[in-house]
Amino acid sequence: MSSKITIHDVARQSGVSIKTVSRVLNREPNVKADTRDRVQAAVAALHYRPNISARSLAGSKAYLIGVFFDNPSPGYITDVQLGAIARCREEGYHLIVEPIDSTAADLEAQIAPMLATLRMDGVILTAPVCDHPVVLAALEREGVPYVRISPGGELDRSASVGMDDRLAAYEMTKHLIGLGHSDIGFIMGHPDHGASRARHQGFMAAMADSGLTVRSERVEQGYFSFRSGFEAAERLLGGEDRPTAIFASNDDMALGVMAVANRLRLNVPETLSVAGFDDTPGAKVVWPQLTTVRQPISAMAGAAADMLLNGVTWEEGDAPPSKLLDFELVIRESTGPAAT
Amino acid sequence: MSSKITIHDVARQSGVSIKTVSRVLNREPNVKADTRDRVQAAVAALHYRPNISARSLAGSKAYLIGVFFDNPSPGYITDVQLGAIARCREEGYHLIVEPIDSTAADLEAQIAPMLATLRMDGVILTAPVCDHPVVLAALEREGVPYVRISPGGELDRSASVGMDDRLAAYEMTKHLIGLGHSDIGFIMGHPDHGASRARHQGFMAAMADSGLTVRSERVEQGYFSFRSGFEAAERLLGGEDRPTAIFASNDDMALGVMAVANRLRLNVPETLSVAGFDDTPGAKVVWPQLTTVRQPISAMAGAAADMLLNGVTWEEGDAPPSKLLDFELVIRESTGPAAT
DNA sequence: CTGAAAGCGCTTACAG
DNA sequence: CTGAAAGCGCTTACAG
Repeated sequence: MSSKITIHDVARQSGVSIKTVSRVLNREPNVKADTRDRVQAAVAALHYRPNISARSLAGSKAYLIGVFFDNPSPGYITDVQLGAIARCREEGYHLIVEPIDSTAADLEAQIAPMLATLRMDGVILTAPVCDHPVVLAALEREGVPYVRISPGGELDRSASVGMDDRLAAYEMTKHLIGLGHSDIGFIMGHPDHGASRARHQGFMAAMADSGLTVRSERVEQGYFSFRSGFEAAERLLGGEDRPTAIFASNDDMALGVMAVANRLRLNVPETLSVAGFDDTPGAKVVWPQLTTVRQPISAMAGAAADMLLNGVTWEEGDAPPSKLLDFELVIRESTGPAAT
Repeated sequence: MSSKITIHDVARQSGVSIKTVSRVLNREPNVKADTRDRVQAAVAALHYRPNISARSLAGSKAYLIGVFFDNPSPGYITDVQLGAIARCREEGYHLIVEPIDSTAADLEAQIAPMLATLRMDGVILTAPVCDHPVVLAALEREGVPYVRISPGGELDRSASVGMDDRLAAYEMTKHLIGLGHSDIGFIMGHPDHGASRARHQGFMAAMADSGLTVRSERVEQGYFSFRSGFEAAERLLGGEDRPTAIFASNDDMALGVMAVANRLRLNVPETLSVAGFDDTPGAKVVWPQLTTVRQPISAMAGAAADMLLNGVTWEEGDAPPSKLLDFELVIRESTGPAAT
């Protein structure tokens, strides 16, 4: 055990009061340069680090940011965490991760106590938790600021960060159409994720704008999992009458499509083009590599943390701050000219 | 903002002192059943939750467990987190995640301040951070207990959790030999990960025990990444003289092997058998699905958290507690009889 | 079985 | 520009 150095040790060593040490630590103004230097020298010499518990008990900050998630893909979770932490570290904040079972009956009883004990400075919410009314209500009741990543609705309820999912899906669909595809299958995402609807809309709009009709049997419901993509693809590709391209609402499902294509000996992209969404690590692992949309996940999480650290506030009646980041189409080998 | 309920409110409501409330909260003995009930009723009625900062400042626990990691696969990180959190929640602890750049020159300066401010009750270490001397030294100097998952050495230095990587690799190799393979390629894992050596040893031992020799050009260095597996496979499969099976030290690299096989039009498993290690989500995503070793990652992390929560201590001179969990061979479609 | 006092290590509000 | 006092909400050590 290292003997614990406190603010009193620093004060003694530098010949000032603990209040002045506190001022230097918190970069408050009105400290003589000379005094500041002496205190900083003592801090360095003693390897002093303020105790986070004492700070948060006495003050108004906890130096803790939370991330709530429910079961999205590991790659997504990890990217969110890395993006948020990078920003938090610059300000001396730490990240608490809380997996949430959003289907639990006693969700309220799970969240509220945790919020009350921890008293975090802010929470970052990912889908589908970011659209869960019970979670949002609990956060608001406890007065914990939160920022949502890619929320599905109620944009005026909180600050948020996202990307234009609709436009990205629109452009990917246009890419396929540009390759000569006119009969394109679409696999929708999980209905609880707001992005699913936006991506579906983008697909439909691009088709309509190109004068193409979408037969209802070309659109399948998926759930963002490999398995759901696999099953949807079996339905889309099972018969003789099949599309020349499939656009899946995320990479995991697109990988399921590739697996079915392999099974049925349909060459990708010669016989079937496949496009995904997210650019997860898996997209580069399949052969041929997947054409997809790169979502700036880390950057979105970093922006969310940024809002929280700077205090997200907005005027009554104004719209809450909302940041839209750029996406990028990543054209790889899984999409090609339509077979004639 | 909800008005904050404190221990004083509970004491007043139930007609006892705050000390007695504290006793009930901490499940200390020597409280009359009737008193306990009254206090618990007040806690429930007021929705009281103890403030974690006050608790940790006054007491000896922080109610915080840390997880340190450096850049392993997202699936691995997520499994570790979920396993640790499940156990922590039962005891009212929370998880702080800290990505560590173990190649950073100022590692010491990154870790030490964090340990001093946070004063966590324990830290879970994953490879390669679990074998980094600077990290271990910092932890020991700050007096923070830690448990390592699958450490590569110095087993007498701390408590640890793991599985028998050597035996698992041995059994997988025996599986291949049992299918008639005698010319087997092996791709080693990242040299900084302790498990890499154990897996390599298991492979070599199984070959030797079966009277098979391993030509040096059949063993390639990998780094646990898809790319390193891809490149190693290009070397192993590039010429006319190639092995009939490849055993990669993890799934990501095995996926790289599959991609090369696809490129070279080598059918798996008819022409080439491929085996991996870890059973990551990706193992079920490729076609054919990957034969691999299931590593109980969540369970290992849960066991590590368990040790920390119960206080890992051991007698001077004794070996620290060490727990070995069971693995499982998962035989899927990527391995088959050797071509004759 | 229960409680009054002290104190954990900081920040806040105030005074000068 | 600086400091003395009070207090954040708990647990510890002690007394009865």
